[in-house]
Amino acid sequence: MNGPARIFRLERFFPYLVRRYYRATSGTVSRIYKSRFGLSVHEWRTMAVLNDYEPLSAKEIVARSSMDKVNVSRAIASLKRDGRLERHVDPTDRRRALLRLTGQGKRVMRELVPLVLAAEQRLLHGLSEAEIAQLESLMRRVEQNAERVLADEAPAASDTHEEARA
Amino acid sequence: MNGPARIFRLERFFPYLVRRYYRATSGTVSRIYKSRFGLSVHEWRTMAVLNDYEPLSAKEIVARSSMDKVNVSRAIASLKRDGRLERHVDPTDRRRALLRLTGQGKRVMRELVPLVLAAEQRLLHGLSEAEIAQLESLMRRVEQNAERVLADEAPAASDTHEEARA
DNA sequence: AAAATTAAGTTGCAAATGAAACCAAGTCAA
DNA sequence: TTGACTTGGTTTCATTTGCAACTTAATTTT
Repeated sequence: MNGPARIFRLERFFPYLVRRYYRATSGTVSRIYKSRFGLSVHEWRTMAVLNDYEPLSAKEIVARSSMDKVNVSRAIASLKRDGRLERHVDPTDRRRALLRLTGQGKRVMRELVPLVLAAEQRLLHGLSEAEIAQLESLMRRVEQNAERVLADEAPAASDTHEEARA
Repeated sequence: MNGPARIFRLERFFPYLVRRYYRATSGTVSRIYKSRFGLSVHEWRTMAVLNDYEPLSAKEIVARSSMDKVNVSRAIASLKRDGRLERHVDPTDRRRALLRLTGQGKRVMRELVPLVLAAEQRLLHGLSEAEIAQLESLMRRVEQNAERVLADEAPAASDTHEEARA
């Protein structure tokens, strides 16, 4: 952490530490769904959300996954093309799509879920339950600070919008 | 955290929490150097490293910033084009470039550093020194787990390589 | 001394992504 | 009833990024 002298050093800069942490952790998971099923991160997250709740609209997927609607739209299109997701127009509002996984999509998730859970376990290996709870709690507080900062300086900014920088 | 029943829920999946955390925190910093100077994250990090040590080779920048060499190469090219960095061939090894910030590059950093440090402070607002130390420590441990996992399964993988998935 | 290999960095190409514009459908005010 | 506005989602275009191949230079092996 940069001290009161406020000397800047990249290797002590908190957002940089977060980025390295994120890069390392995400790599352990993304390689699984990418190598096994050629899934992008947005496709994986879309399927993960639909695995829990169905049917959902694209907007609901956006809300439950913190992804940008453009990325959700593209993920839906490619998952549909690959036969992993089916799409029906909502008769009560024909702008809206009702989305659910196909049988094939569900089989993919049945195979992937144990693998990604095992990867998660390896990430957290050696940490006690208390430490994990502490880490998640501290991350949440920082995230809330960040959202407050982003909201203060850009009133129109959607909080589901994604950025990939630090 | 997913419990012993191993039910998968995206909103409880640790890599997903890390990704949201990362997105939020990085957004608060990247907008600063992007809006002020049109800098990409790779350009910013390249400048940040050169601000501390100079001259450096591209390879040394790669090592000190955890960026991929292709991205460093591109950042160097565009910073040079914008007059913020200068590049000299190392006479002892003409494959190698010796890189340093120009006067203009240093002025950019003089303006940016207080701003990004202030952003960092806002991210960590409300956390005690002990909590920040605890958060960084726990992040480091998880990152080490991740690197171990990545190293076990891909012996040829470079640990400086970047990925942006979860 | 010459060939093979390794190193430092760059470039090409395809895919992914971000920003903005667009379209069809639904709602609301006049 | 009609026009204006909002909503849900898609598409376009430009930029960024990842992967692999390439180039030049240095070192190592034969």
